[in-house]
Amino acid sequence: MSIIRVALDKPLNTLFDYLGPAGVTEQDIGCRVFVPFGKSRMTGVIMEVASYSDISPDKIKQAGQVFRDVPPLPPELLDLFRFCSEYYHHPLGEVVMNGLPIRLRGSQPFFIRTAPIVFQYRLTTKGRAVDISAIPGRSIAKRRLLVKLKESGMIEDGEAKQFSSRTSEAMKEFVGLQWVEEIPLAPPVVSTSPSQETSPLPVLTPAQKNAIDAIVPKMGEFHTWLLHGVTGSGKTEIYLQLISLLLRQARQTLVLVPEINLTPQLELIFRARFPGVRLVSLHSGLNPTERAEGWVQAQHGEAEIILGTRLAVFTPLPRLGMIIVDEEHDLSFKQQEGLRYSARDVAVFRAKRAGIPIVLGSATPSLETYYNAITGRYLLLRLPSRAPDNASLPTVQYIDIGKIKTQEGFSPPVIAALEKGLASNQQSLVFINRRGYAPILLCRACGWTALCHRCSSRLVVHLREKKLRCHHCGHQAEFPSLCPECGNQDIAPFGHGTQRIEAALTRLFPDARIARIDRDSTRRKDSWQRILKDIREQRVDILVGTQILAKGHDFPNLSLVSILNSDASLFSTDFRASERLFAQLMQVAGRAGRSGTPGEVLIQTRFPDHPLYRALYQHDYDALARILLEERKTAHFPPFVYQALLRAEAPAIATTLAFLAKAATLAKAPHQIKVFDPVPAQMARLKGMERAYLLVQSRSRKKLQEFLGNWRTKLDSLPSHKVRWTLDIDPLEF
DNA sequence: AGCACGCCGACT
DNA sequence: GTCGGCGTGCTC
Repeated sequence: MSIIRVALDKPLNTLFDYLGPAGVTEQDIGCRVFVPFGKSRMTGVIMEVASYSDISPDKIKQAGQVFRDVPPLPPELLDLFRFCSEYYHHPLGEVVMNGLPIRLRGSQPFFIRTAPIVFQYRLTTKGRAVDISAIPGRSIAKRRLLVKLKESGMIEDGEAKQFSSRTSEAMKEFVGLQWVEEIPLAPPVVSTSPSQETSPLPVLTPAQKNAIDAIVPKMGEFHTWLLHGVTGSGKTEIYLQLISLLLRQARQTLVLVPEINLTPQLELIFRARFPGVRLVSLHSGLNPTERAEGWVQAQHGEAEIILGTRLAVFTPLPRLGMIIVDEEHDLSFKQQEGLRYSARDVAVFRAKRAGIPIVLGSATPSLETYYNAITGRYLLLRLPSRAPDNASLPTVQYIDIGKIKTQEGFSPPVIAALEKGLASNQQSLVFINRRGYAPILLCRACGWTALCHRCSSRLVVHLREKKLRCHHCGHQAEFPSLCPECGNQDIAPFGHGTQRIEAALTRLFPDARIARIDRDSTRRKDSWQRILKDIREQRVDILVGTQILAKGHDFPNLSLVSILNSDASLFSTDFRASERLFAQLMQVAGRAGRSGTPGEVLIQTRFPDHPLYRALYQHDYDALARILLEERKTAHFPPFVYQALLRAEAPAIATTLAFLAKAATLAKAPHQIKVFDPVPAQMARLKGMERAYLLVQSRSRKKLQEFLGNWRTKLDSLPSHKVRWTLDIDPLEF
């Protein structure tokens, strides 16, 4: 009699032992299994098969059906899950189930829809024991179905459907009651022709050639490569050539991209370059079935290129030869709820275990990655100039809005540059990282501002809808006509958002074709693709938008980028704000002047001499990185220390802080560990919850991990009524 | 996380 | 007497 240990999607730090169904062997490790749990039933994954259990025999229940519809998760993937569970101090069951496509988490078996799925229905032992009188006499269809099943023991889908129009409904009910087993007949897998490359290869720049020459001899080994190259320096071409090499060796490549609508674009490039190659793209735009299909194709080794967002790092890949993380600095690689993993870091671990190279690409690497590269942990490859024709980098100019007056957010030089662009039929981009009409609704008499009652944030004015909206919780409020505080009528929007800038541009340039691009204008499906098409086909003169514009898209006819106001991030309390602002501005600036025409970047600021702006002026990431690293070193911030947060939230801040204070007393920290005092989170109130955290840091990752392990067991036993808490390892947001 | 059990207050 | 509040404990 064998015991199976099952991972279940429960916030409990343990596996659950069950009596394995007859015939369960070690071969079934990694298979999904349907088991009773408490009063309900659920699907889990068999992590171990054993001959004994420490649980008292009377407690152990019998496991249900083992799903063998898809191959079991390979041991490497189970190892990856175990690593994540340990490193992120998160229950293994949740990690495992989080890694599966939603379609495979349920109690239904799954097959690729290459052909219509044919089901067989077989009466179970339980079903055979059911007496016909258990079904009410009026349910004729059900009665007849049961009789038929008892006669033949098994019927096929088609046959059952002919039987009566109510059959499929009745059958579902029988399956639910476990009288009947639903057995899908696997359709044959369609195989495609072997892959081959056709398009002629572009000429490489010397830097591209150097990079490829460096990586290729080490393709069979684990190395973390940082490919540091400005926008347009040709990182994609390097990815393509490396992938092409792996295709010839019949190995798979996993390409991770940020969570934006960028996947289709890269997919097009890959498909154009490798026609006939089986590429699977795994992103949030897919429905559960499509996602599971792609996942299964990857697992079978049929897909050769797997292109996906952070979740794709958990795809089973039997012939994995390389991992690429594009735009590795992007925040969307870190999941900000539940299992707070960094897909980039998990990918590095995965590559290490698999003994394969991983390439991190960025124009503005995260300081963590950059530090690893300059200290030799990672191998650094630079792509200094722009490909293809060495197009010159855009010129950057600053407009000191402390000295020059602006009207409606625009300084005269920016207006002049926009005019020039219109006159010469060139496109311009106006960047303002704030959607809505105005960020503040202000009473000029008493200073009252509209606040969200569920979050510690201001309500943003959305003029078109005549609403006030909270950008953090989605709460909407009506536009007051009087100040609720003092009754004055003199309340007005203050500050600028994309809608207001769009309105101002319409007044300034009545004949210009203006497109606003932000989350509000691209919310509807396909609207972003439509706007992109308009831009490409020259039906837009001026683009106004938020950071959506900054990411990855080429606008061939864009020559001017204006950045209206980004000073706020210069003096943020968040120690990563400068790094992010620089990355963002580099990206936006990089939109200007591709393919031949030199671009122009105008930045309105009160601090033109700030080191960040000076580095941007010289396109010198390294200069700024050195300054920021120096600051981080003296202030004992990452990457010179490792951090973890104990995050807690409760309806009342006192509850939250009391919990954290209690947690702090449990932290008998060794001397290499520093435990800070509990502090309210930056967004102290969010969706009606009061949030705070406790920061723990150490210069030794190992020591920090040891400490966290001990601490967590103590935290688990702490009574935590009303308080929800989680550990956030390597936090990015505070 | 759910969900049941269980022990004290205000109601038909 | 009972309905129901949520504090505590368990889930293989």
